[in-house]
Amino acid sequence: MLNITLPDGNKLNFEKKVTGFEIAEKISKSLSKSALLISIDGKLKDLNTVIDKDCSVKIFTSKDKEGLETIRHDTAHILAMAVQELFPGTQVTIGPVIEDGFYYDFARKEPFTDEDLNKIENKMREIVERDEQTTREVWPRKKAIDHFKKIGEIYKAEIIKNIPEEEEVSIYFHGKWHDLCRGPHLTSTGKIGKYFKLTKVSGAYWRGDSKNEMLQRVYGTSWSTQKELDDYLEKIEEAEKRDHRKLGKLMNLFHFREESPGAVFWHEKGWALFQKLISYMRYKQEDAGYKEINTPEILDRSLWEKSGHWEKFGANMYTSETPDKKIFAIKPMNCPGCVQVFNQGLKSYRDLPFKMSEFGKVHRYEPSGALHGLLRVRAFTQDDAHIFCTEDQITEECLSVTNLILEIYKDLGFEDVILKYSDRPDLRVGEDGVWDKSEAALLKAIKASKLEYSVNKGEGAFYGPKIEFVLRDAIGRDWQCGTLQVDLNLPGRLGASYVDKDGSKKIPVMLHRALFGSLERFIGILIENYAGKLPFWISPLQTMVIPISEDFNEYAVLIQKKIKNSGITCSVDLKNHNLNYKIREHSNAKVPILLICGKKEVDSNAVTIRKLDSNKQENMSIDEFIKKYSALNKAPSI
RNA sequence: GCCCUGAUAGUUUCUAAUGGUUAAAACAGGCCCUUGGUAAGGGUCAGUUCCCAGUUCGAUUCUGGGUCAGGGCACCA
Repeated sequence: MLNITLPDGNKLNFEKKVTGFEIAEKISKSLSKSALLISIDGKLKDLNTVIDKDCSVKIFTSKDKEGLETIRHDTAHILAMAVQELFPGTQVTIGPVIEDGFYYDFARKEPFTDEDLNKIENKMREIVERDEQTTREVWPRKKAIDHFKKIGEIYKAEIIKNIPEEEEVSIYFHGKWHDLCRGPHLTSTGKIGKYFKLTKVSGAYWRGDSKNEMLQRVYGTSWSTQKELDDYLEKIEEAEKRDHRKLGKLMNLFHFREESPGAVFWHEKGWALFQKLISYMRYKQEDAGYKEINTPEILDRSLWEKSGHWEKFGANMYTSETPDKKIFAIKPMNCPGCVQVFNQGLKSYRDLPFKMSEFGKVHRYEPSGALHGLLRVRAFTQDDAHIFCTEDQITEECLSVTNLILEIYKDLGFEDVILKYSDRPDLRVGEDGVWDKSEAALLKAIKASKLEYSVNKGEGAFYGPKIEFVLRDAIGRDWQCGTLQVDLNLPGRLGASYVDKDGSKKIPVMLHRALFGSLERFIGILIENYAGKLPFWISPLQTMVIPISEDFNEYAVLIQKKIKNSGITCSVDLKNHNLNYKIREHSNAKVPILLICGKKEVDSNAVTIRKLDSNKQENMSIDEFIKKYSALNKAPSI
């Protein structure tokens, strides 16, 4: 007699043994049709696993996360199967499930073309149609290695060698085709349904290491219904529409060019946005007790050698040679310069915490393939700051930095923020006792912030642990922005000190922090988050006056002057076009407020307001408009 | 840096075309006429086919190299 416990606590009895499928059948006919997987005492298994012991089970369908992931995993297998049917001699490697889909890496000399992708997808549909049965076998390790070597699957053999001894080596068969896999899998190829699509091909390194050979990766997506697939494809399209590179061009904010790859040419409007963010930050930082400084962009090589950058960061640094053969480096970070400012004059413990901010433009020679619009550039402006404090002050200072970061993110419309905490790396400086202290202090601050956080073991900076602030945008994408690092190394290396209560000289702790991280990147994120429709207060061009015909140009200019004087940015469109045209043009350029004026408005000394994305009109006097919108012309928290 | 794909007016071009006189269209832009609520209409003006070699009588077109861009990988703010 077999006792099977269901998630709701009910028990089913079977004679001696039973499969997951039979359990589903007993529960209901519809469940037997939609069942994909089973968990036995919490472990996911194939639905046709034979159960011969009392246990508790749960049956999963495509509505469960586990079910959908297995569909994707099976789709990846079928992809590999299709590729090997079409292109014999191609080796399979790994094919995991990823967010929204899956990929499979292949080793093959000839590249896959887009046409091949179509062929492969058709073959996959054929395999689904064939509805081949899935079976699982456990092989002795040696047999598996020998087998895969024999059939020329070198990569698979290598994977098996790396499977821990205590784990089973399981082989899954879909019909005759087979693959090494941990499972679980669906009972047949027909179960994955038809809601999948191959999306792209690209290169990828074997085992993710750039020293290894390059494989060909085929990406795909797979869902349990047509609607889910359509929604996903729509989401991709939406993301493309929001692409800041496209919108940047459309809104005339900036451009890039060959002569300086990865460096932004800011146009008038883009630069206005940039400056608005800076003046907002200045206000917030001043309020939080920071003193703004500025340090040279080019510093002698010797300083970088002292700080350790020359050795640790040299591969990313631009250097320059003067006519008399001196070597200077263009700063990739602001910290060494900032320490020089701290070092001026004698500092007392009473001066701590000493907070200096700097909008420092840094240059880093990034690998060419890393460049991506504003999100990854070679020259960028950090909203950097360095806080010199005592060890006892670390937690409190970290907490105040975290609060400041959350406040400014909130002002800019990002409320969904997660933290990533990275602790000591293998390669590090400083004593373990000090690391214990700084990690504990940083962790204490994170916990006090009550934010969700994940841990990246060993990913800290060589001088100290760090937190990274990741924000989630309007369409669910994550972006890493701010960072906070505890540094117990650089101040000593660069000779920083303060006089303590007892008269002795001590080395201060230095906290590095950036709020947006990079102004350039943050602007890219802002554009994508708002699809270009920036909130009024941060919008680079807030209002546009449009006269209905030339007769009202004079009045339009008058209005523009008044509005500009009130501190709201305002432009006037006197071009030779009709009203329709101008409304459309400026709506496309995402100007939040259009002000229309014609005879009616001139007579009543008023304007007609049209807000972006609304065709409602509102009429008010100029003074009323200025009063109302001046109040909106600042960050929510100010 | 690595793999793949690509580069033609300001933009787009699976809406061009081509080993051969003035390289095309649409939209955008300038000027003029016209002007009433998300691209009215008309007239008119404007372009070194990314760079460097090579093949050729002749290259935007073919070949090689480079640069840059796009999608990934790796790296990362």
